[in-house]
Amino acid sequence: MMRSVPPEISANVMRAADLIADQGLDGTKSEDIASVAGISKATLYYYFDGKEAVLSHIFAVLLDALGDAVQGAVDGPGNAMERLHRVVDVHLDIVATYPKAARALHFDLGRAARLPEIDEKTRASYIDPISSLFEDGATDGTIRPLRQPRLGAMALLAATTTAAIMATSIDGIGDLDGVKEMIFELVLDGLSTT
Amino acid sequence: MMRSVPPEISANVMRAADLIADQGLDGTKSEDIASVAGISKATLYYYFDGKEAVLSHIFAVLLDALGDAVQGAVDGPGNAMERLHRVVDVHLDIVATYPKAARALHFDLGRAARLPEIDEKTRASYIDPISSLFEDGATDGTIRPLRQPRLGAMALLAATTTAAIMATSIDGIGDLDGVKEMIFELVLDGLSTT
Amino acid sequence: MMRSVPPEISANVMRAADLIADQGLDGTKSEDIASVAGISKATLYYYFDGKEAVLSHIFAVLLDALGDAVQGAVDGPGNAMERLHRVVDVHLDIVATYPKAARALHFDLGRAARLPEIDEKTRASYIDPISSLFEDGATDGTIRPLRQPRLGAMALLAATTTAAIMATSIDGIGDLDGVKEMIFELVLDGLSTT
Amino acid sequence: MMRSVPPEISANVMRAADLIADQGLDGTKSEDIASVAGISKATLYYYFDGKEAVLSHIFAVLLDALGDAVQGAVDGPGNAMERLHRVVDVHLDIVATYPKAARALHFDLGRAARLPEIDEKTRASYIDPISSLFEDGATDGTIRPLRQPRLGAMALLAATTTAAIMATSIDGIGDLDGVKEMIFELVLDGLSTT
DNA sequence: CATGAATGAGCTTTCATTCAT
DNA sequence: CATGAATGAAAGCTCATTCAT
Repeated sequence: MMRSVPPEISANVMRAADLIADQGLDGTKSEDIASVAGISKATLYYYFDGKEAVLSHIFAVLLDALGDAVQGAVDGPGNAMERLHRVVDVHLDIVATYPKAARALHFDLGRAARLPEIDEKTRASYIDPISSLFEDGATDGTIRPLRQPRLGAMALLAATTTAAIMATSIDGIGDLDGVKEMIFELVLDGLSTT
Repeated sequence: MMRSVPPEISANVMRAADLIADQGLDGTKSEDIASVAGISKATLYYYFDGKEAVLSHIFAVLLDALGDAVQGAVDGPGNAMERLHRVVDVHLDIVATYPKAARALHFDLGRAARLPEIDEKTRASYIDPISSLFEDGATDGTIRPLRQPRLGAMALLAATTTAAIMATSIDGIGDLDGVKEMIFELVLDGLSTT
Repeated sequence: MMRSVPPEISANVMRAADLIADQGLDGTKSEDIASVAGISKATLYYYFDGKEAVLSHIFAVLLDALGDAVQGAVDGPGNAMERLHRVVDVHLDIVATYPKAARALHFDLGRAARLPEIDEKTRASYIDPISSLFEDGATDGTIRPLRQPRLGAMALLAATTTAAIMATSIDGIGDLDGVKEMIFELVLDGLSTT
Repeated sequence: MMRSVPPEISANVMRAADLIADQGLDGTKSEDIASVAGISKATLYYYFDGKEAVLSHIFAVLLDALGDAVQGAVDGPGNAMERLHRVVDVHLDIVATYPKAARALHFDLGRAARLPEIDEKTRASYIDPISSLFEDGATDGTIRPLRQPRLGAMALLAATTTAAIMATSIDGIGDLDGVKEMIFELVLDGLSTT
């Protein structure tokens, strides 16, 4: 059974995210994960049920932060479109705060989908609230009604995350303002000039 | 050294895509890949340099088809926005034609990024031509100028692929028309009502 | 990286020498080596970098013992010829002490030559000191001067080892006295200047 | 069943000896053997029963030549010691004629011992006639009587071969005259009763 | 005669994982 | 709590070998 993870261990273990993002979980030995976390392999197993549980923990930390941020944005004042803007805003902030974990997740969506806890958290932290927000926007007239709001939420998640990840890995961290504008242009404002 | 793959073997090997998409490449035994391809494990290794080379081949087939389709759409008549619509159109067609390979790629972006040939093909088949198309649109005035067209191309690729994959796995194939409308609404037409 | 081998494991592993001498290293499964050593295959790999490292270790133990013995004989009292006699003496003792390892080495000289550590130890433990001894003998007049003392040392090593190995495998251990006489007759008396 | 090997194939296959001497038979792929022989892998199997049969053939050619040469030397005129000198002479000639095969044999004595045909040929071509020659020498008084003439023959074989091989690999071919003198000094003069 | 294509049969090696201390 | 030592369980990969052509 997995013990509750001490904050220090949890923080140390987040450092493994980059390793995993670069080599894949299967390409990363549990010894290497333990090593970057500054603990022994056996200690890793003392706190986690296995390699995959470590990754699940990393993803959970990320998605919990994302969920909190999105919730705050969605619950804030303003019409739906204004709140959607704020969602993209905080989403990018989260990627900037947890760049390694975000990369790890982005680059191994299949694994994430296979982890029930993560699958659920993705839904709860982003897909569900954004779907609702889309519907709110259809109601208050600030967002064009989408026939498939959940699919829209997924596409928005993908577009934003992809742009954020690629921007940080290509141009270096810090240029997320450019990404924000790009997402606004591409998605929110619409590309159409008409 | 990798031998040239006979067409029949190539086609058979594509059937392994689903297996790999579901379990990950590392979770899939080379024996299972050989099995669904109807050949022996040793024969698999006779034609491919390893498990990963099989996946690379699957991705390459997909991306070659995508590249051809995108090229056709981009080279066709019409203004940039009209051609961009057609790009999304053929993109979805390709996902519908190679649903398994598309899922495998979508769910293991990290692996794809680590395969030089695939990384290159992604660029050449989609990122490069769509970036150019964005710039063409800025010139002919049919697409809002993007400050980072390459990032925009990546985001569009991600949004479209994600939506298509999710649509086909959730609702079953056939509903890609709905995805098309969604992408048009979400991205191309813009969500903004102003 | 190879861990330092515990004495007990080291001793147990020496028992694999016969197996390897009879079947060749490639004809011997690592599982069999582990088995005669009384450890699991994985434990074998925990301490050794591979099958060949086990053989290298076996050879190293033998050559270290030979080196010590030869050193003792060479450093002892007496003129060069007397000390050469003692060298052959202790050499045969070593073969009698490690008959399996000696056979394994004798029957796979190619492998031994390909193992850098072993190649070096052969030189250091026998070729070098005996070459020097030959030269000492030329100086003190008790050994006929050899134009190529190193080659002579190699030939003496080969003759002695071959005779010892063949004697023990044909006639059974215990008849090394006969070998000693034979080597004295065949080689040493020939070298004698008296 | 092994077909009779055409002279050309036989000659070509001798070229594999060096490969095998350097890497060991197990370290040499049958494809590599076929390659240096200028034939296809399947053709190799058309003429030989397997990799080991190729090596057996190489050794057989060498030992047949050695046997003929030794026979000629032993059957020639002169007393036993004179004929023994000639044996060493022709022995070195054979090593000079088949340096690769000689190295391959020298470096894989275990394999040679495991090949019944080769074991037998070693006896017949060298051990037996030289043992007899030692006894002839004891009779005609030109060679010091050996208590174990067979062991002596083996030791002489080992000493001569080792010196010849090492001389050719270290100093380059051509210096076998030096080896000859060395062997004469080291061994034969010692045996001489004069 | 000669060989390209295909594979059966293993074996080495690797780790994730466990547990006594 | 923490870990060094040990291993069970796999699986990727290799190659000698076969055979239809």
